[in-house]
Amino acid sequence: MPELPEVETSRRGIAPWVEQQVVREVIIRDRRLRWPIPAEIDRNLPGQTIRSVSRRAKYLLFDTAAGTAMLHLGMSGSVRIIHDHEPAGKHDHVDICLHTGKALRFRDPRRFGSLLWAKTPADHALLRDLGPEPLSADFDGDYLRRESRGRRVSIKQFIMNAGIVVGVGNIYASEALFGAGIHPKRSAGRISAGRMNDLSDAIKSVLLRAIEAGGTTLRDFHGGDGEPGYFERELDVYGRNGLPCRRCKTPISVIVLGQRSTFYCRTCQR
DNA sequence: ACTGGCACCTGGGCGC
DNA sequence: TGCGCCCAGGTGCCAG
Repeated sequence: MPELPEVETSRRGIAPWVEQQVVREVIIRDRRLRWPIPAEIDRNLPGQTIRSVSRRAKYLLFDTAAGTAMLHLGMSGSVRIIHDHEPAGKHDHVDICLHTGKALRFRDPRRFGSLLWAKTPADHALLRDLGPEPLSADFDGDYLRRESRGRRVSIKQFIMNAGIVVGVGNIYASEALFGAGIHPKRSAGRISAGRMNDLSDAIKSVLLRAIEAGGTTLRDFHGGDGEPGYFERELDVYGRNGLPCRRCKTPISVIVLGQRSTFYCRTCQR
């Protein structure tokens, strides 16, 4: 479920409770995530100080002197801070208990998430080949133009490809393309440099606005403090099929692209 | 090297 | 109330 803004909101929510704190115990109730939780997690984490909670793409990285725990929320994962010994629900798979008497609890009904261990996360196979962060300076229209040369995939699938740019999921792909006035099915390689500038600006803008709003909530995302986000009120096209375009009143269309629902305005996007 | 399609898993909402 | 069906925000891996 969570896209980049939700992951970043979670990071900001939990960091004050977790950073510089010592791990007392790791409780793993179910190792069966996308990949089984490796024994290094419960072997290495206890006794370690969590020096920082950072984010790369949609991974939360818990840095310690022994190595880094990498947590991905998948489609339905969430983290929150609890008091020790709060009763665990059916899908509360992991608690990272701290010396403070608080714990970081990971819940993931669909179990598409993952919790892995890496000595040097930047070299990890899952992180190594990722594209730039969308909010960084090296992500811009020139970069998109360069990378898209000769590519025939739809622009929507192109910007959702983590090897090109990370953190653009299904919701914000539709939103950013609306912002840039680009039809989601247009071939990536056939978009002008100027429109690629518009697109990189639109991606940055929609992600920043969502982070400021505390992340979109469609179903069960909760911020680190347990408060739901509220960006869904500001969505222009996602989930609005048949409703009037906010710009021109044309009913919003929905198509399927790469097995994902894709929303756009057939008048505003070309 | 790209591309499209499938898979993993559970739960919620809907129509009957 | 229950059942079957469809849908869901991610992403690694496979064959062509």
